[in-house]
Amino acid sequence: MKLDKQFNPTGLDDRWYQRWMEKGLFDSKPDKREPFTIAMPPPNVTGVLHMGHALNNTVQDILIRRARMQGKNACWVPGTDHASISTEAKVVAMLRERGISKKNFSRDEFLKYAWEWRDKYGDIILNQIKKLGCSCDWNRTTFTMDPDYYKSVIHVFIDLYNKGNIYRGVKMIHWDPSAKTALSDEEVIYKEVKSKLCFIRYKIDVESRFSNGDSNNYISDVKQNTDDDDFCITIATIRPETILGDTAIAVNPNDHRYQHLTGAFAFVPLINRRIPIIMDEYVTIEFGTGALKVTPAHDVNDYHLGIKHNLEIIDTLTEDGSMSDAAQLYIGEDRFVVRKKILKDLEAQGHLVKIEDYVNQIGFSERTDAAIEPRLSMQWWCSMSEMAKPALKAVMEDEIKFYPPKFKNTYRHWMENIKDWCISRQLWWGHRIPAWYAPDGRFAVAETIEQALHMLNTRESPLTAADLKQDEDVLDTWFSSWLWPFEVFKGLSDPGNEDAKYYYPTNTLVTAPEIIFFWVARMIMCGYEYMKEKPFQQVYFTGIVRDKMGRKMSKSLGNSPDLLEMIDKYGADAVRFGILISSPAGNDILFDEKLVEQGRNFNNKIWNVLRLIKGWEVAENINESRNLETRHPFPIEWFENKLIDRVNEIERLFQQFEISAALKVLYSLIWDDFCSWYLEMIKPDFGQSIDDLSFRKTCEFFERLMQLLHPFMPFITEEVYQQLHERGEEDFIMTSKFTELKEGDVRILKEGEKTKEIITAIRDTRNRNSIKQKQMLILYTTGGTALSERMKPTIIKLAMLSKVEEIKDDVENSFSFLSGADKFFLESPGGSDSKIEISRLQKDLEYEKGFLNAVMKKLNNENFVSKASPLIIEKERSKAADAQEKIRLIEERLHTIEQP
RNA sequence: GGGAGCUUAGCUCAGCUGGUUCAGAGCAUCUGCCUUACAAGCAGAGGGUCACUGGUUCGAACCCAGUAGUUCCCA
Repeated sequence: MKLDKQFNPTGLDDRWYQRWMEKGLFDSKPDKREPFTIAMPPPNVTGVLHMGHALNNTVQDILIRRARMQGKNACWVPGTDHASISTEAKVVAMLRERGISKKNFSRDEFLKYAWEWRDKYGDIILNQIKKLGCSCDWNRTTFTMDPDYYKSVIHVFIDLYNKGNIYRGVKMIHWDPSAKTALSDEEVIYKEVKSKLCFIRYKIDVESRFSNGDSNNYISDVKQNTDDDDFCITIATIRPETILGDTAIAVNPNDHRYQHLTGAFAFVPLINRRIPIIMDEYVTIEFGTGALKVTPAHDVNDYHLGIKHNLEIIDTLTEDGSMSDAAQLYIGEDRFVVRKKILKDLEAQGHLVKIEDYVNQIGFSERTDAAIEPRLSMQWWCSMSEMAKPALKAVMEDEIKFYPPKFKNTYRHWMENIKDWCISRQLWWGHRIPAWYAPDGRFAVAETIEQALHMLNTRESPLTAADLKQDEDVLDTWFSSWLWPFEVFKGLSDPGNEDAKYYYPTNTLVTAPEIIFFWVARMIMCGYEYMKEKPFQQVYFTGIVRDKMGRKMSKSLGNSPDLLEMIDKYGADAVRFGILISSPAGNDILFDEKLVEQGRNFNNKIWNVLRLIKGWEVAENINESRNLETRHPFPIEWFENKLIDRVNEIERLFQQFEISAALKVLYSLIWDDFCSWYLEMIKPDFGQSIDDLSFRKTCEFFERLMQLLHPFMPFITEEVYQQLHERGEEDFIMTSKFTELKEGDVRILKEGEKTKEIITAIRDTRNRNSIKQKQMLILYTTGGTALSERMKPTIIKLAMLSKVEEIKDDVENSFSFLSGADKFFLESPGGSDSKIEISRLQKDLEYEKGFLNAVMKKLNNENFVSKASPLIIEKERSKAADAQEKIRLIEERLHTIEQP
């Protein structure tokens, strides 16, 4: 079959993926082999493939494929999470498009639509992951709302409740007015926003001050220290609409400006509510006017002040962020509209002093991007401090290893200051909280309504099931995903089953540092709590994917390239290459489509090796004398050792999770060492056939290289593997095993480097002197050099020499060069220009002298000789000797040329 | 406000336990090649005060302190 000159990935990816699937090569069952397990971080069921997924899953696939080829039982479990907030938002949007409002539905009806949505769109992301070539065991695909999984989540909730770790309480939470639900601390993203700092004047209740005595000086004090004769106090706020919920003004007791106001009262503008002026050191004297309005219902700090000073709490907002009845004014209008309106009204009534520009941080919902409202509400909480202890220890003591380790710090900091976790969400899509309420307000947490009834039913207040109402809320999605590493094997729903025993703990978690708290920390806690064992051995944190301008790739910026389009255009292998080559461990990756092009070019290079090898005619008659040789020809022996050396390096890099660096090594091994050097060394001349040994060895090397590359670029390597030889039905590179390599020989590697150096020097000499690369020349060398007999044929071939000749004296009319301390002369066909050579030699001489000088300085330094290690001193001595020899040779040469 | 990191070639980054395997790679640039595997290619070359200032040391890109710039995390 004739192969195209250029590699074309079209159709190839799907064809091999199909074959692998048909043969069940991704599947894993427990057996006697060592397991290697990864639980895929489940993407949102609403998700579409973006660069983050691509990076993450490519890394996992590399680890899995490599483990499989190392003979381990590789198992990669895929799946999706139900993503409460975003899925519910999508379903609501879908219904709205059909002209239906969520309000018109019962919970059950809504859930029916939600499941419909998930069945229709839920697999999109998984199918996209398949396009990348990921070798997951798809039979094990798990969803966080699968029946067993659901059961386990509920079980964990009940168990933690019974242990006293879960409780119900009113606290200030982050409220998403768009999704109308509570959020955890981790789901809030703080952004810098340009705001207006408004200075607003509150009237002081003069009467109240009189009643507190000390009245003589009061009025004059007020006149001196407040804004005007109306006895006012001015506060600064960026949220003027919340003044309707003010229940105090606070000032710092150390603030001399306000000390006279101890015990006084003020009136909230527009509604004239009378509120106390309180003293608290919390207030920053320097900020604004030093007077702070206190709105306990709408600010966390104010809330705490409110508790401390026993203030009234007036909630002026509704769940959708509009003004409530309690606000008295603007009822039903959105808070941002009111912010503008109230300023006008305040101004009209003379309360507005001034407005300044101000930049501050505001929280936004991670899912809906709505501005978060701090809100007091009754929620379910999970107390974390106890569970955090073993989880912290495990990471600090490297029971679970973090790569890169710098994330240990971040982790420790969070774990040591861990706060209780708000786990309830005011949504329908998710795991419904298993709490039942009796009409009298008592409640029970139980698996079923029957159990709850049993717990609540008493002689004093007899109840039936119809009297009980289940909690309307569902659990935070992360409350289900923290079970992921064991529950994908039904470790909790079917305790002690074969899979869980065999695969748990999993080996490696590959994830983004952004979710170290959301997910990684919680999985570790949950693993120890329920499996009494860590969930994974190592965590590898990938970088954040950025565009080439350094901006984080995001949907809102629209700077994420269309991956599927790119896979279509360049092939999955090239995309995988492009993503990986630019992602050093733990650092951010700056993605550029150019890198995918580089990957495509690499594919093409490999493809052309295949074309070259397949185009060779192999000499039938094996040279008998070769069998007697104990050593193979130089190129073969050199590359064999190069391969061993590089494989060891790749192994070392993998152990450090330096996957990108490993790919670079492999790229260079294939392109530079194998293609540019080795193949050129053994390539037969045009029209000639290749000897049998070289052919066999070359095929063997190529196959090994393809094996090494397979985890990174699965498709082209499988294609090449299959084309290189006839293969059996069950023979795939994917399931082939890496073969053990014997000890390497360092000496031959040095000879290889020497060979390259001499060849490059000759090519460079030709270039500099405008001699065609193809013109055959003689190379002269003085005897006793490092140039061994075995290297000669290779040098003659690649440097286009007619022969290498040993000489004693310098050669007239030639170009000389040094390689190490060896002197070479290249025949000059048109005579040589001694001026050019002299100036070059003088430059070299200068450099060598400077170098020798630096070394001698060290050696003449008594401190160096007495304090440095003998090994270092010995090294310096040999450097000096080396340089001296070079200087001698150069001077000798100069002497020869300069003589007329 | 608290914490962590980063700053090395035009760009993106390596550089381990301080010493010539120490200043490196890829891309980009320049020069010469359409040489029957590959122009998505081949052969070569140039390019850096290792952010700045001090300190430790016989010796610093590397260790320490400070300064500047920058990014991320937390509140």
